[in-house]
Amino acid sequence: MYQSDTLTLSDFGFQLAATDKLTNARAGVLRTAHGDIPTPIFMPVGTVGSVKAVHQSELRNDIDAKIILGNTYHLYLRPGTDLLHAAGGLHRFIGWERPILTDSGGFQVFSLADNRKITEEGCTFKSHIDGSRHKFTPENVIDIQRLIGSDIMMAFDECPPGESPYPYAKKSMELTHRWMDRCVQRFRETEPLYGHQQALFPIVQGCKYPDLRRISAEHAASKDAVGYAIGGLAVGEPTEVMYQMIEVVNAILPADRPRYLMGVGTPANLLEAIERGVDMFDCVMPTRNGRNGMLFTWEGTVNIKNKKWETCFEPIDPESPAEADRVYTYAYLHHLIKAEELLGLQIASIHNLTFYLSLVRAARQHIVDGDFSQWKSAMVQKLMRRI
RNA sequence: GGGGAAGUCGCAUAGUGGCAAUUGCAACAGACUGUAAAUCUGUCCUCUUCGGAGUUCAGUGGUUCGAGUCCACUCUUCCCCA
Repeated sequence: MYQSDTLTLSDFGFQLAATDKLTNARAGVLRTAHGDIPTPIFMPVGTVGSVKAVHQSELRNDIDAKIILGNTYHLYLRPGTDLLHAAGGLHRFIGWERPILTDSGGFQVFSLADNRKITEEGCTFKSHIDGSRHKFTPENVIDIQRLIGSDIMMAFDECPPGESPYPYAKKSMELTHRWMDRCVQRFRETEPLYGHQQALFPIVQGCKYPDLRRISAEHAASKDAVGYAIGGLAVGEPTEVMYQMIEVVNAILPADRPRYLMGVGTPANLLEAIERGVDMFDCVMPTRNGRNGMLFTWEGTVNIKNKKWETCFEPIDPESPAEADRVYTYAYLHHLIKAEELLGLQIASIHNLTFYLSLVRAARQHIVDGDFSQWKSAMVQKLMRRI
């Protein structure tokens, strides 16, 4: 099923369909056992087995998500690996037959920093649910992801804060590399449980320091993986620094493998990163901000709670592939969100995810058509506006 | 007709001599990037150069250095008995 000296797998493949002439943008297709993923792609986040407020049917039909995320830490705590195993894996448990990527819990090392302790062995978390202690190691994080059955598993990493001083950033990166090695080792020692291959993506760290990023990208690239992730960005450092780090890392990561920028970002972030050769993205922003009343549109961002939308009887997006966008108006969504009606959370989430998927689809088309650069420049200006 | 209770910044509340005045809701803004988030933050009497300044607690008058708080009367609302 796999060779001993590589992480590449027969069920997986990445084909570049087009490369932009003026920039590093690429259009490709990532093949997995659960279906092909056109890139650039945005992956909706479904932490605990649900993209919050969105039905699987809407993800499939309206949003047309090609792959979604789950989270190792959260799924391990609830519903737990025994149940997921009994259910036949996460795909069957949640009724989603397209690809799934699971984050390893590395981000929780960052976001739950007050409730965890890092050692060489791994990271011990105090559960945010019941206070119980759980140790995550590179080995059991692979084991858990085997039980989840995700198509793409992520290596266990430490995601340090964006403004970490150099000595800590270096120490943290080196730990992440040792953990990466152990993840690869465990990956090779274990088999998938549900009849489909699972890829393992290493994660590049190194904070805002170019020399560390280079070292980390080289360490990751040496693993000959199906794909690579860039982690530890959009965690407090300036946006321009994030773009610089993407450039540094992508100059080293192999061009014939997909590159996944973890946790990013705003629509403008996506286009800037695509221009720099990133292929995959995930972010809670479309769903979380949607639930909090923020809409992303082709003309800029909207705070639907603002009084100015009270009497705007225009459809949210008459051209959208999502029925909710064509049928419901700004005024109605304003009312629903103000009234705390659950339908409002659904419409806002569907809208934002549909927009994100439409945005990356448009980016891909412009790469294929050969006019990505000029399209991107005009779009970024519009996307950063507030309306 | 008799007896009782109460009127505080949109609504509801706290406040029993040092108060521009508690809290909740509403309203109006802002934040959110590998989800402990249907969450969090700010403003919310008027003006302001953000240091302050000026007017407030149904009304009028009074006691007091000082009154939302105490006294008198007026107005209004609610409850009970006829």
